[in-house]
Amino acid sequence: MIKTNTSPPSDIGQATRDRLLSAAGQIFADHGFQNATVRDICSRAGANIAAINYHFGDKQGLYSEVFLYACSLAADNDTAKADSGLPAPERLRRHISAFLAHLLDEGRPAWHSKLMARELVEPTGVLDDLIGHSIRPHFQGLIDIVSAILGPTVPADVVQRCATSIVGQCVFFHNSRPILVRLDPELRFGHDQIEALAAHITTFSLTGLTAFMPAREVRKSAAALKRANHA
Amino acid sequence: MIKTNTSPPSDIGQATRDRLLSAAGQIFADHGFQNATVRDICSRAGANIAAINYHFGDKQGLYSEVFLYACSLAADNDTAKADSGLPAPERLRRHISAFLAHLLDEGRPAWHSKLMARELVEPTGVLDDLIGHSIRPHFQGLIDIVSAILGPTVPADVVQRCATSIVGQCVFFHNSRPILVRLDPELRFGHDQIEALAAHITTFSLTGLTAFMPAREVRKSAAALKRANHA
Amino acid sequence: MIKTNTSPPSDIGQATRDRLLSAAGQIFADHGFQNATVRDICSRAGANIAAINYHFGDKQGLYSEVFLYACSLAADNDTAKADSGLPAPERLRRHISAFLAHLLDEGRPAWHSKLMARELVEPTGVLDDLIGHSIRPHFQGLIDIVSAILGPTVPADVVQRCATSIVGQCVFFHNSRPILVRLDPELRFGHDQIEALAAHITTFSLTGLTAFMPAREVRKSAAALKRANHA
Amino acid sequence: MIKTNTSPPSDIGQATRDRLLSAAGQIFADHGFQNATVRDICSRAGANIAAINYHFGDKQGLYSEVFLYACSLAADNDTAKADSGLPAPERLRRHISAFLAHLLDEGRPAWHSKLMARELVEPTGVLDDLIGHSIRPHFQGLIDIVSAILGPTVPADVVQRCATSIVGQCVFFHNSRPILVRLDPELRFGHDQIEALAAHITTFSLTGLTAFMPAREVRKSAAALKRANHA
DNA sequence: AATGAATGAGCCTTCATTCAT
DNA sequence: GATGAATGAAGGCTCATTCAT
Repeated sequence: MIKTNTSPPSDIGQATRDRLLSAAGQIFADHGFQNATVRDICSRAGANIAAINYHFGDKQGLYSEVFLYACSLAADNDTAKADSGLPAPERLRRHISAFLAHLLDEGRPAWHSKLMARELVEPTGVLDDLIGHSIRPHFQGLIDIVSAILGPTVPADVVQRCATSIVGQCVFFHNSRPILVRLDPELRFGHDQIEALAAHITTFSLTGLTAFMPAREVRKSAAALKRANHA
Repeated sequence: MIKTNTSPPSDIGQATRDRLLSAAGQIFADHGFQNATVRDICSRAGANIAAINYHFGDKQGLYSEVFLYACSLAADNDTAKADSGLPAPERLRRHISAFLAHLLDEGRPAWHSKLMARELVEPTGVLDDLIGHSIRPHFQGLIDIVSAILGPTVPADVVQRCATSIVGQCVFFHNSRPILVRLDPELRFGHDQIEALAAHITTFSLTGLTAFMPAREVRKSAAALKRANHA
Repeated sequence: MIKTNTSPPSDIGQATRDRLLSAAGQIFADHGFQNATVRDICSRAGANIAAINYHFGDKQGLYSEVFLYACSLAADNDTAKADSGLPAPERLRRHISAFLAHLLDEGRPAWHSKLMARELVEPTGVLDDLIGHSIRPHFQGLIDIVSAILGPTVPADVVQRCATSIVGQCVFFHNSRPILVRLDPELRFGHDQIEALAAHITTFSLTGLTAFMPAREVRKSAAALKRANHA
Repeated sequence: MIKTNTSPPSDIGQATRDRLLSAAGQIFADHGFQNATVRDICSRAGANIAAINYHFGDKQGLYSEVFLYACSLAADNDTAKADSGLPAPERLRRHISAFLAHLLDEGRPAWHSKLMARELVEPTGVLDDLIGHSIRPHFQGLIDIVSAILGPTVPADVVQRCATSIVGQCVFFHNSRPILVRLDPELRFGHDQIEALAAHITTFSLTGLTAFMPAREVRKSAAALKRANHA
């Protein structure tokens, strides 16, 4: 941002801008890009109908800004991954737990992830930004962990597939939530359920990974797994 | 007149109807329900703008019919589940392979699965039909297999979570395909790649399942896993 | 009608034609010309969608036929005016009673008069036919009666105005029925109420007419009025 | 800027709004609610097709506003009913005269009454508003007058019927105008004709009312009638 | 800087009508 | 003689956008 904070009138402009971003986030997440109307967004934000065009050029400009804003929020959470000193299985457990919490935690403004899910189905062009900013580093982090677990002799494509298996288990609860809640109406994603889920996925995955390890690594992993289960 | 007397009066109406269904499938899949226009659908189907109203009542009626049509096609593939005599791990392998093929096979009209992905993000109400008709039985089939593998002493909720882990790995490639192809532009889903993927998921999962087995079952499973890997 | 009754196929055509006329009468009366749809009419008549164009050329042709059919029915009821031998006040009473019954009697297919009311507001061109066929003779009949009551010395324009006053009272209940039932929800137009109404209008009008009589006629009329009230 | 500061921001919006109301009044009156097209109305008002949606929500909203606007104009005329000090027969004369003028005066925008006539045949729901706002008070005013003329001993239902007879005479010229002008092409409703008509109806009705009076009131009325005729 | 009235393209839908059968 | 699938014009309405203020 270049402009100084000397100008009071731009402050209220900024306030309107922020309210628009927040309102747009929720409405885009709930209704999708096309279905969302600028009127709804403006009225929820308490702004004039022309405010969007004024601040963001057009509807698409607002959407891009909202999306990048969501990604920046998401990225902030991932900065707390400085647990590089821990053993790999524990790092995997934390990674899964944090990822699930990010995807499912009902306590957070839900529209971040809904927005992303929509973008997958109906790409508007900002997806590439997202991948570079957030997804690729996140996925690479998981690959590093898996690689550490499997050991250096396992080929890269096997590592990648295993990482995919792990991500898949996590993302599934997010992507297929509408189906899952219909299959099991009792299903909730509170903090405790997310933790239990993370424990399950961790156990399942650490065990699954042993199928791709050299024999020497298996023994180390079995010990780690026992420790994890006792925690 | 060339056509046979199978259904003389409705054959020509049926032809237009079918063209509309096919065109609508592609366009709904590409643009979503709201974004798709009946004009596009009709013009691609070579039909008049009013044909949709005549044959399906309205746009929503057309969509429902298209969606159920896609589901019925999907259901046909599941009829080949008469392998109840096989050992459970082999049944799991076949289940995963068939499911992946169903989700990813590029040889098939691609809009079936895109349509479903959209429905997850933006349910239009036909999702419930789909769940009852197709998803629930399919998921139950997987639960039966997993239960057979884990043995009768494992509680139902553990079985269900394990089944979820397996489904999640499969569905991920489907739901997140736009991201995956961006992460790895080389990625293709031809027949061979699907088979390799199925083998990976089967191995990963059979091994992961052992974490939840009573000790006695683990040995049986290890033997089965070896056999599977040699096949 | 020119065609003979030798052709069975035209008999069923005639049946369809009649069902169409009857269905159209009700639907045109209920919804008006524009609002009525040929689909509704055909489906109520159990006929094909193209039957109207086949039998009547187009929608307007059907309407004209329906309207004339209604008028011919209405005209039939007026044929019972062969009470020319009675004293004028009694003829007035019968005229009013018959007119009210024609307009209001709920026992009859209601659409005759509704159709006519619509034609007043939204003339489709058949109104002129109706006026010549039915209204003008009917009104002339009333003028003759009023003239007989007032005596030969009263000028024609006074006679006409008095006739108008009488017709106005009767027609009001027909034209303004939607308002009247809202003002007085108890209002019904069964046979007894119509008779009471006719008696009131007759008394009110016979008395009102005396204001326009030469003195000599007033006395005659007063006597007649007494007789009528005792009946 | 010339306009005063009475309502600067909405004045130009108000102008378009008023043009729409005026254009809609004429077109609704000429073609009915269904037949009238918003495109016609907008083009006659020199407004955009979306202006109706913007100002009135939808076509029905515009219609309601037009209708109530017409009624409010009508209601203004009724404010001149502060003649409560006059003798009842004179009040009746004024009531009839004002009512006829309201219904027939060609000097006024003609669509008020046409609109109302349409509403009777094809109620759109705003009729109830009209009845409460305008018709019921107006009719009650007439009932009060008639009751004052007939005296306190005459039962309410007789009073109501007599009032109906009077209203019916007036309304007839309004409702049946299309027929009346065809029966008598010379017919005009200028100011003088309306006055003559009012005089006729007043005389006819005051005389007719005597039929329902106790003898004592008749004499009073006869005197009043003479005075009225000499005026 | 910010407003809100006004725009016009485009949406889904309805309708009377036609034509090959 | 009668059908019903198909037509195309036109309807009301929604929407993002613009522009004078």
